[in-house]
Amino acid sequence: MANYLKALNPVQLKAVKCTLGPVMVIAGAGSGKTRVLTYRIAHLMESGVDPFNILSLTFTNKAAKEMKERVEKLIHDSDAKNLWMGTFHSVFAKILRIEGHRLGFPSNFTIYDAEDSKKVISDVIKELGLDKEIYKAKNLSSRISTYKNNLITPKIYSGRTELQESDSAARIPKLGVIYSLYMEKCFRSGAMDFDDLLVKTNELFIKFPEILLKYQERFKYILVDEYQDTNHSQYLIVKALASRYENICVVGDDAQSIYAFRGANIRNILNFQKDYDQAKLFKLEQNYRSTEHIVKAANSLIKKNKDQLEKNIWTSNPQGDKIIIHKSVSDSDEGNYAAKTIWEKNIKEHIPFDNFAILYRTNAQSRAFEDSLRRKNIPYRIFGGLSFYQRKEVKDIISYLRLIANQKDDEAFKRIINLPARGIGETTLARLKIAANEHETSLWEAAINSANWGIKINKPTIDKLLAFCDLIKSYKIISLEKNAFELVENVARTSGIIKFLSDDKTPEGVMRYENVQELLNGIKNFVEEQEQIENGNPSIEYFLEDIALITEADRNQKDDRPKVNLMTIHLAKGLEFENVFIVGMEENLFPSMMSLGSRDDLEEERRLFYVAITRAKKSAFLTYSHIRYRWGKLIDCEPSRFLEELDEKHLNIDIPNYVPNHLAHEKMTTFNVTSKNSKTNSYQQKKRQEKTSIPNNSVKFRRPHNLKPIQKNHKLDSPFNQVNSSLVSGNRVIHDRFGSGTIKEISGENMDQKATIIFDNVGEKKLLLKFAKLELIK
DNA sequence: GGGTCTCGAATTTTT
DNA sequence: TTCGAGACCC
Repeated sequence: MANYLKALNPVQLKAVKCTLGPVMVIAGAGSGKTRVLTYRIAHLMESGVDPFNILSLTFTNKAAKEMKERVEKLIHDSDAKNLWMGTFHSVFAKILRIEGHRLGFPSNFTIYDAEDSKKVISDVIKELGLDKEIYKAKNLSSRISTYKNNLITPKIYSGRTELQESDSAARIPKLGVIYSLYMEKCFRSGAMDFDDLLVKTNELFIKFPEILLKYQERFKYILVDEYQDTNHSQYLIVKALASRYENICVVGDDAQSIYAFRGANIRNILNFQKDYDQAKLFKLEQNYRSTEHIVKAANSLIKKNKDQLEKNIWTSNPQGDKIIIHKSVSDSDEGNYAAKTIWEKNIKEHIPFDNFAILYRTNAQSRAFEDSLRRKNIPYRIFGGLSFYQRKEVKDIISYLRLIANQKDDEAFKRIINLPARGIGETTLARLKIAANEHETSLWEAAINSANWGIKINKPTIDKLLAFCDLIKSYKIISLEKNAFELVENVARTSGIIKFLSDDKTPEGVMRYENVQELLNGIKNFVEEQEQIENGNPSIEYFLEDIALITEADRNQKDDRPKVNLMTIHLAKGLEFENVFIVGMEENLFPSMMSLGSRDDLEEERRLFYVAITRAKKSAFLTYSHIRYRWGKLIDCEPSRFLEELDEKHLNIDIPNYVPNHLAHEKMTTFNVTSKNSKTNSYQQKKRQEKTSIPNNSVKFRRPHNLKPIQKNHKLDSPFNQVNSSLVSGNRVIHDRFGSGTIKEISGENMDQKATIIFDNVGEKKLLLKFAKLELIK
């Protein structure tokens, strides 16, 4: 047996050595899935398979890159460079660049991101004269995406009355028309959206069997990671490619399927054995990642799901600490709890900051944690949210590059035609659009021909349009001989866009300018990287492809300082951390309000929670809050049902005291605004203690649901309707952020009561009493 | 045609 | 609270 194979356990070894025929590996969380994949590839190569014939599809580019490096290390073979490894989208985008001309797409087609798609749809809605309040671009775009993922083209749609009826019932009977116009516009712009990369690949394989055969011969061995997250469209591509040799190995875990909302079909993994009746099944059930308490708690949760493959995840790791459940008063209190716990563990136990992760359901939750961490000077890194490449100023520059690469790219054209201002406004653009539609072509063509097509645009404006086109053409010429960085530097300098940005001296403007500088540096790095590798491609086209398909998880920040990791649970998939905070464990937040309607959705939320818990190696903290600031309003929260579903044996419930429901209001009030009139009670003291120490042994056990929420829809009962504190002007108060100060004036009533305070250090501030935690100094 | 201001909606997750 | 779209004024 080859030496490297000794590092595997018996099941892993079997899965690695079974190289011929269809194989499915069900890999529980932390069971060495990546290890099996990399060793399997290494083993294939050792057995004489040409890496050229291996295709490995992963979920993120980062996973692909890491896997490649690990394979190279295992077999010390630079041939590993010939492996095809990447996400579905990146691999098939590459193939479409080569073969797409058969479908009428240029090799330099643009990849539209979600924002571009939505804008195209908005345009279509406008052109059709439909009400955008009913036809919401976002809703339509996700519906169209669902159809695409199921390979329902506009043509198929027009033959499926049940789909049309369902859309009519949803008050959007024109969806079919919108869908087909949308496709047409993308086609005219030489653009594909994310879904098209898969749809068009399918189309290519169906229409051109000889092309399919070419790639079947090329990819004799296929591996698919995270198979539970594949959608129908991806499933068909894999099936088509594998149908000749059937050397297909899929790896996944049905319990970690969390992308159904994006079209992922859990049936793909559940039905694999039906698709391939010769399929061998291997189950990796030993968890090497987490402590026993964590593994067992996670098992107790996922048991509640109905639809799943049978498996028994176990570990021989130490028992470890119980999972801590913590209740906070408010979202900012929750932030403080996390920051404080992390800080203490760092100081007392010397646990580096990057061993911590704070995982949340929605991006909007990150704010409270950012604030708390910043206040404690704890370095953190935030993943997701608005990605770098989605920022306006960055996208503007990129739009120049896109238009240089593909002049038909209408979305890029619209973005930059008047940026910086060239005196080409809405009216001109609207006329160009009409002309482009009449001639069934792109805005660029319309602009080039603006003088000839009898468009109602006056001479000076036509000159401006032509000057713009000439500018882009001149860049195009530069791009043929220079690399991406030289080009973008030239563009930034001569287009006037840098001047436009640097003229803005507001803090936001400076930030924008810096982002553009960062983009330029990024392109420089890209070019240098490409020049170092054999067959590198430093062209602008390749750079654009690289960033179009980049995912949040892929952006690696070169920063040596250990930092706390903040991200959504979705982004955390595939990662692991010593200590994990799972925050916002509340009904309507996690599980999300949108998921309560159906059993399937709720099961997906439960799997999401399962993913979250199984990220933790050593300790997990689950927190929920009594009240939360959401949609600009304070709302009362109820602990998540998922907390009750965990086996209590593995929990350490850190809830200071049980507050009878009918007293809760009063206590909230006293906690929120402390004045000399408020009585100090035991609850308050408990809360104070909680703020200064972390209870390390279990407080008397209370199930979280004992803490009933403050009743909703009783506005008058809400403590925040009665901020009748006794504060008067002249009082000295302390604010936890601004320090001490003197009240100058109290204004407004009830909810809106405000205090104007002159703080000793930061000067005058006007604060809403319902938010400001003011403490009276006697 | 261009810039500024006000108002209203948004928050479930993302290749 | 924050962002974008549309109205309004120059």
